[in-house]
Amino acid sequence: MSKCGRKKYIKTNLRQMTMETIESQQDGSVTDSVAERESADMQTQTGQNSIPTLAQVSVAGSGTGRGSPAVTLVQLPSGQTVHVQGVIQTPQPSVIQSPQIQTVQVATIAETDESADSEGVIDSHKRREILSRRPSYRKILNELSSDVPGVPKIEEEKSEEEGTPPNIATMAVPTSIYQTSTGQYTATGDMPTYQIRAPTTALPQGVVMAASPGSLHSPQQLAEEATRKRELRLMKNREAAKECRRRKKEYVKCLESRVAVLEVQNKKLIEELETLKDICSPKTD
DNA sequence: GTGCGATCCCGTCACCAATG
DNA sequence: CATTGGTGACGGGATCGCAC
Repeated sequence: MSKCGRKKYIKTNLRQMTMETIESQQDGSVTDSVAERESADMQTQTGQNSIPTLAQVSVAGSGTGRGSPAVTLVQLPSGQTVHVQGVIQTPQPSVIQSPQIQTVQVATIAETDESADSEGVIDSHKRREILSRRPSYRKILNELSSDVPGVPKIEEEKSEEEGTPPNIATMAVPTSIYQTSTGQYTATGDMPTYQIRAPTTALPQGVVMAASPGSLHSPQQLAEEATRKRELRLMKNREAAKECRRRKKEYVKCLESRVAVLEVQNKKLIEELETLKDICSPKTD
């Protein structure tokens, strides 16, 4: 199978597999899912073949270098549920070491929906919507930040690059957010990148300066124009992918920071509870 | 030193939603 | 409706740590 054909095949089956996994979890049956048909392949590609559970998402788990179709609901203390998507990688697993991950309740979609069996059809549609198209990291992070003061907000445009977000500095995980191997995204901020990178790409200068489309007549000119458009599209997508990955990293770091903060809060509350218990309980000699 | 697995990073493709 | 931006997924190269 060709590369593209194979990708399409896997991707199509992957969505189906995810849905089947969820639905089979819900009714407790093990269906003849695509997971079986593709499991060998997907395991070699991703190292995982199912929706991540608590251990994987709550930063205690170890992700692989490759992605998995992770769609997981995270219930905030405020009661709102946000869905965590994509690969949850933990570059610094040692940061979160406490086994007490009690405040952040993470469950699979199926588990979350357990209490709403009566709305099965509607929920199924909702889940399919969630799986078919999930909000961007920016949106998710902004949802988080709107509920939780401690979570920094990813702003709409370049201002998000202005140095280390102030809220991050107060968190327990003071890691560098903008680290990349190339140093392209530093604390000094960056511009819309295809403006920066244009002179350095492989795009031939002569092609860049090609005549306007209205004056193209010969097949050679048309081909050059098509090539130029393709190069431009690739360049933009390249930069978009970089930006997307940077946001994803930031998003994951924010989640990790949030977990760390909540763990501290949780520990304090437990200690407080124990103290109150000691005070209230009668002494038995 | 070498082989190997794990992980990271990048470019690209495909797809979808938003937008003009 | 065509274009554009965002993102999941894939493949491949680079790097790292470890066992031998």
